[in-house]
Amino acid sequence: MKPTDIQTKLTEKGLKVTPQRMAILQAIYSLNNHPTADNIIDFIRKNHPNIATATVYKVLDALNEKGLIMKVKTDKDFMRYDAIVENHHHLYDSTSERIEDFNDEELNHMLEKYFEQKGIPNFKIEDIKLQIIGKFISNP
Amino acid sequence: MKPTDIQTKLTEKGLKVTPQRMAILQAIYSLNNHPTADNIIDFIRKNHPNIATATVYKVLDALNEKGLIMKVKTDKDFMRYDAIVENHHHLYDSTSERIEDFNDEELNHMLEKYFEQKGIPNFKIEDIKLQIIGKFISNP
DNA sequence: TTACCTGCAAATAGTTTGCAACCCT
DNA sequence: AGGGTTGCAAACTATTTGCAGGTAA
Repeated sequence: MKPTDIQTKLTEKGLKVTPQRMAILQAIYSLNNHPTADNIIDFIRKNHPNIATATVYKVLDALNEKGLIMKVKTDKDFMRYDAIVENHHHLYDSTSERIEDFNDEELNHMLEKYFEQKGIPNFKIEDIKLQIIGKFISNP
Repeated sequence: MKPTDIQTKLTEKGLKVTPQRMAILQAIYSLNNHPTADNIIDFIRKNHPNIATATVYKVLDALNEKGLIMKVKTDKDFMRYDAIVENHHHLYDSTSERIEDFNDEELNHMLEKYFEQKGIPNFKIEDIKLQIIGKFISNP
């Protein structure tokens, strides 16, 4: 992701372009596996040692609010952040902290059709997210 | 749920039967909508004013560990507890704190068949949970 | 200019821990 | 009797808040 692209994204959402916001957004694009706030802070401080913890949280909230990133809640006690904001599912490793995004249009379509037909009594569905728990298998 | 049934459940899991544990388990069965630790503490203190907060958390952990209850993580900052331990999905109200259990064998079967056939590369599925977000509609 | 941002330090709040006393089995 | 449990207070920790000074537009 180029700096100019990040600038554009911020501007489009009506957020002022600051070095902190640039660095944080760049960090989330660079780090994989859904970084925690701590991961992001560590990453940024390498090149930007004076950034305050509270600033990172404030920026993350702002970015989340504007839909530039997504918060992902885990079973552990911290948020993780995802640069992919399109609706998608998650694969959770049952033995490690690894999380991967999972997209499957066919699945979405199947679920949509299923609930369209069957519905849920007294409930209007807005969104369906799958948490798929299992084990990642390293290929040989 | 009768006290003797609760006793049996505790004993079966190798947990000593104490008044605190009885009260906590009874509270979770009585309270609906997936109570928080706080909800449980308030409920119990009516008849059991001296129970310590830490005890409640310790008991909840023990019950969760033994599979008598289930922890449910929400987007907000606290755990909620569920007396239903069988695998099931959750309906989340997008505007309130309401959560309901959702069971659908046909759906489970459809998902099982779908992934059995399609699979996910480098991933062995162990469990699938749906978070269905939307709005509860009060019937007229 | 000025409304929005940042940094710092202190606060928050749900949950956990250490340990002595207690009490089920 | 004795090991699991409880109660209390203090600790923990991720995240938030208040506010003074800074900075992007």
